[in-house]
Amino acid sequence: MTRWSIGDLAKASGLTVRALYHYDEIGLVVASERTASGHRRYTPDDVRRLYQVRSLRQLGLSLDEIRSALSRSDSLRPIFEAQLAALTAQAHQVEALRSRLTALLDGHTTESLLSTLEMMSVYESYFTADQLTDLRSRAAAMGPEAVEALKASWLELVKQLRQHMADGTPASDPRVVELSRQWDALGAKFTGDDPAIKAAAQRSWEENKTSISTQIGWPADNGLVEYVSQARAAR
Amino acid sequence: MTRWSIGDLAKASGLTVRALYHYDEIGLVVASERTASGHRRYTPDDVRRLYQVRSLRQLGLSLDEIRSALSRSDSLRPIFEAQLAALTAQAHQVEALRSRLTALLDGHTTESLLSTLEMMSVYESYFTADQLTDLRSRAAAMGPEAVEALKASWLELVKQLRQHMADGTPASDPRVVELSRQWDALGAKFTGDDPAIKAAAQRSWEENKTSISTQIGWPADNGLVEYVSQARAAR
DNA sequence: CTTGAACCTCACGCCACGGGAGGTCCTACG
DNA sequence: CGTAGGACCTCCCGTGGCGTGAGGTTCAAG
Repeated sequence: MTRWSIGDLAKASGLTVRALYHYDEIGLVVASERTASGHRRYTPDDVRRLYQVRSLRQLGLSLDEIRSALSRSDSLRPIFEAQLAALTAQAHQVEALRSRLTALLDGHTTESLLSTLEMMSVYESYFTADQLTDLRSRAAAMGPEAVEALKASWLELVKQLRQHMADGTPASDPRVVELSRQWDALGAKFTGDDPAIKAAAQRSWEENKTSISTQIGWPADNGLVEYVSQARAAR
Repeated sequence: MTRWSIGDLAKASGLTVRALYHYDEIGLVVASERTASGHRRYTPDDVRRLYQVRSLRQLGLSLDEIRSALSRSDSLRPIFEAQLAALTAQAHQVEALRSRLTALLDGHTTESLLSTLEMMSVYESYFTADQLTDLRSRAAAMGPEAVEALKASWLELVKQLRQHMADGTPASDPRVVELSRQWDALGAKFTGDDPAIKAAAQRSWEENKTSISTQIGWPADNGLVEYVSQARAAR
């Protein structure tokens, strides 16, 4: 038995018959021979190629990448390096999401979860409108992790401010004033230290406050923004 | 302007017009109103919902998950927790792939990259044939990270053995014998300490050696397996 | 009134297959 | 030698979250 049927090969390799059909269709692993009636016969070379493909798939490469990797063996190393870079980037993204979710779950009540998210989302939009490119490049310069760290700090701030609001702490209270200072400091990190950009962001914020946030009638968080404004005024 | 056109909303939210069409199509964010000619008019409530959707998307939730999350706000927390668990699992997978790729790039020549992978792939198949379920459960018990650690150790072993072969070190050399011992120890970790399973795995290995690996005529690694066999005999 | 931008619907493409329909072929058993 | 049932064949639709046209209508500014 020097030729393999598709079913036997599927069992031996742990792949499905359907996957082998697919590899055949796209020309990645083609059965070199057929029986008179059209059944696939895989030669030892075909089997070898399948195992190569399988091993590369386990590294997370796409079928197209595998195809070009197998076409010239000297392209393996750059492809691996690219894949490693992609995986590293993905690891950072996943870690960023994880930290955000952890911060959310850890610090916020069930009721405030959605409105907190919504507020962050709208707040982010204030800047993506006009200075979008500027902020994107700034975010790129800081690195995604730093951006996520900022967002996590922000979540913490919102949590504490909400707590003070719920407790009825006046906005002029030193603790609240301190939090409002941190709020502005965070905003400054987003907008950078350049006063011109800061002013533009502030203008953007004020304009949009009357366009978006009042339009959608923020239920609880409109109050929060007001609260921070009052605390800021108390400085 | 208390109603938003789709283009303005796209600009404000940073999403594309096509994405908004899609959300409308699947009923996730529907424009509550239309002009006489059929142009979408988004009400403030629609806008609010869009920002909620966008914020949940940024956490990596699927549109279906978002739909159910928004249908009952009390389902947010369990969904977040599930997402956190999924992200944690994904982080482990990515990390496992990264460590494998790093081990490969770090220790192997361009020529040996593919054959090393192929060998691992075939070797793995020896066990997935008959004792597949047994090994899968064992792998599950060890956890994916432990499995990846084993594979990384294996890569290191192969690297050193290949080096000795290239240097012409005889298989009876104590260093090579030691490596062969580690090779078997690694195999034992794969197959477990149960002698019965070990024997079965050994049989499987021997049988398949004559079926698969000789069939596909391993170019360089056939020699490596031989080399290890000789070193094992020298013990 | 005209033009160009914005908007509409319809529909195919992506990626790596899963799953099913409907038919042919192989193999072991009686 | 017949037959049953498993293995195999091709064709085609579905997945998720839109991107990217095609081809037509409508809006807003000049």
